[in-house]
Amino acid sequence: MRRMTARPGNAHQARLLRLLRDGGPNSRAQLGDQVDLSRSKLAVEVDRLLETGLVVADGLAASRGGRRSHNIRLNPELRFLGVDIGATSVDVAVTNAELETLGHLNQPMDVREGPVAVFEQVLAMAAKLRASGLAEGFDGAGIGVPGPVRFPEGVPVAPPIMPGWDGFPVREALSQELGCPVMVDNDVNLMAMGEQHAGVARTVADFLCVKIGTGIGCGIVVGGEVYRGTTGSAGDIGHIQAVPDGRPCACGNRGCLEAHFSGAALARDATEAAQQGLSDELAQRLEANGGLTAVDVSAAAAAGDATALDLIREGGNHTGQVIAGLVSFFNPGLVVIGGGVTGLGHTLLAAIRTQVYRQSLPLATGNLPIVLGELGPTAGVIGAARLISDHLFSPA
Amino acid sequence: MRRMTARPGNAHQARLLRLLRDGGPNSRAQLGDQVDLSRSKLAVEVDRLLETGLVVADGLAASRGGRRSHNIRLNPELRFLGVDIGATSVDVAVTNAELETLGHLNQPMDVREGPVAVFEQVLAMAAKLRASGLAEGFDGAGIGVPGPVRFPEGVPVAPPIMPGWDGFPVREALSQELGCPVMVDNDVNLMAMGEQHAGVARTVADFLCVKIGTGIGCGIVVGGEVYRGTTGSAGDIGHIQAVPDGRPCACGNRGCLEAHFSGAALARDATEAAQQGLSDELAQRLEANGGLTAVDVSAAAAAGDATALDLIREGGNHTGQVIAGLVSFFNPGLVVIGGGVTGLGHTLLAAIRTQVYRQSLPLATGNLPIVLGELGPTAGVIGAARLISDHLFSPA
DNA sequence: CCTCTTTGTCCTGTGAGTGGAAAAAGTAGG
DNA sequence: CCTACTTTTTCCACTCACAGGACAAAGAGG
Repeated sequence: MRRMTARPGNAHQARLLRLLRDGGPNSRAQLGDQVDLSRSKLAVEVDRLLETGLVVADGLAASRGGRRSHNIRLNPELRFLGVDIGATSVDVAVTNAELETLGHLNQPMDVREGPVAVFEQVLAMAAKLRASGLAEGFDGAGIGVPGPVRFPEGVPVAPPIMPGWDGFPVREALSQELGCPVMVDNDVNLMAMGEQHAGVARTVADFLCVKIGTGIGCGIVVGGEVYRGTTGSAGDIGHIQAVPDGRPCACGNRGCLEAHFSGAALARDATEAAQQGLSDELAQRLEANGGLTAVDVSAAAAAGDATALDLIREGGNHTGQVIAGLVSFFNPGLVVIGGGVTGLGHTLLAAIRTQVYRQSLPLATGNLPIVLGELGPTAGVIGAARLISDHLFSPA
Repeated sequence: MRRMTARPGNAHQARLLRLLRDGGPNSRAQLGDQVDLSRSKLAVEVDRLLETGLVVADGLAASRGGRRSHNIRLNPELRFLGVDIGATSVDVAVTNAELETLGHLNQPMDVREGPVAVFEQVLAMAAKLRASGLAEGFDGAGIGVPGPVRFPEGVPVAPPIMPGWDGFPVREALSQELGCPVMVDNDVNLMAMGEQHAGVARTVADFLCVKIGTGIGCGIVVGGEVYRGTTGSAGDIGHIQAVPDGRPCACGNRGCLEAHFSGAALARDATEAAQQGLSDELAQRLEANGGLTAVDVSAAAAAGDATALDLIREGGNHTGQVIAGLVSFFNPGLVVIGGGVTGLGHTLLAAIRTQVYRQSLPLATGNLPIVLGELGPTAGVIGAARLISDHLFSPA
């Protein structure tokens, strides 16, 4: 099938497309209530959008006491691909133009295998989704990688945990393979966009989204827009010093947050504790699986294991301390905690909250919710779809 | 004299006013090169601006090989008042519409005397400037206060070091007294705007401006715009923990940056050192003046006093540590250091740089200048004038 | 069947804006 | 002084976006 390649011809059309994306099917009258355009102008722009095929008529709506309205909706055949490459796994999802997830695959995989191997995997997963009848092709794709990205070019730069990816033309390459427009961003930023689009951050203009996975990163949203920094490394909070003269970190410094708390650090600490015989629960799991991960700690904590709970609490304290500093600095309206370790749940959240509320000034914390992400593992792929749709639904 | 009250009637006019403000007198042709409007449209808008009196004709420019152009400039009789209220002194300056400082007064004063006393002082200083023939009246005023501000209303909120100012309608009151529009902001934000307009940050979109005075604050500029946070307290970095279980701070916590380094902390440390006989230089000054301030430490350091240098270095280390965290998080294109303690100069700067370059990742620090502010004590008042001119030079 | 309400289309007037032509005001060289 | 060429500015006709009223279409309710 031929894919849509049209783009909105002006800002009004872009505005309408986004309204339809975020609000679903709408009548001309309803759209008119939201955009401050005359009915005639609106009709013209809607007609042009209908011509491009980006939107289609969608039957009659129920009457509200007068003539029934003709609904308009985004073309239901449009498909976006959302890809979220983590350090240890890949998520791929298909959405429609309203960014509803139609299918979602997840596979373990090590980014360190390099871009070629990973892309092969991603393309195979995309093909599988296509084969299952969810899509005949893609109109756009968003992709998140676990490291800094030079955003305009869509190229990873100096990614610490992704050897072999530095300078690899992700955007260009994937665009070639898929035959559609592609945008690339940091995975944390995509998580933030996901929570903003469909999660807890829907109504907040300025917020932080802290993702604790294999590493730790932070998405920054300013005035509804993701802030990426001068070189694309904004939000890289994993190497902020949390403990003076603390543990050595892979980056060469000591006491980095990531060295003290992250999926990797937690697994290591738990293994150590198990070997020292501090926790039967963890020791059993270590024996059973031959190794421990954050998931084991989570399970042990859920079973009431004191050592596991302590590890989580201590990590939460360190994380909370760093976040407290960021809250003082940034004064966000919301802090979202997400990533692989959200399984640690409320123990972690409580520790973080305690630190932040104690350390930051009342004016900044007075009305500051600190919550877990709502979307879990789908935040990234939804954010990816949102990224590419924002790009496509803007004037050409 | 009747003051101008006109405002630009559309975005084009606002654009032109800002170009004339930032670039000085310009011909229609030169303006045309910068704004992407047709000659005719441009002529129309310029004519309208001439009608309002905001801009005036300014004679003929030199020929560039053809017909000489008629220069246009902002009305040279326009006057802005810039007020910078610090913890221990007040700066008041008069500028023209191009934000050139025409006169500048500085007086010691304690903000804790409350808004009424301070305003009396400010108005007296403004009157003095007016009496000296620099202005017949003011077309707008910007004012900076050393604490968080609810920006849209121009009202200080919960300012820690300004008892009696909480909720005082600064904007409203000053607007009444001066009979012109007024905008209020945090003094640190104004410093950032000052350095952005006329100082080191002219070409940078995203930067941080750290002001070390009686307290410590940080102006945040994102995409050329000051970021103020959800409740107006963004940049309040004085109470970020710099030393775990460090010194008690007035805020109730321990180890806050401000407790370890700021004008106040430095004065206290120096006094202590002098009393303990660690430094003859400082002891002499203590005896001579009956007390020590940051200025004394600065002078002692300049004279080579080891104790003073140590104090500065240690303070710089703490500050640098906090800034390193902010750099990792925010990934700015520039860090400006300013405020009262810039007299400490390169000793301080070196200590800060060392910490930041050591602790933050190369991608964030690779091309990151960390420099002293260029404008010194005038940054605040210039920023204040810039604030109100930005407001007045935007569509009504 | 009639009236009222809501939705959608048509049409015309207005004002913004573009771009070409011409006028105005120079310079440079013979 | 005259001519050729530049640059700046004004003038004018034409296009296009857009608003807003009139009107048609379609339904609800009595």
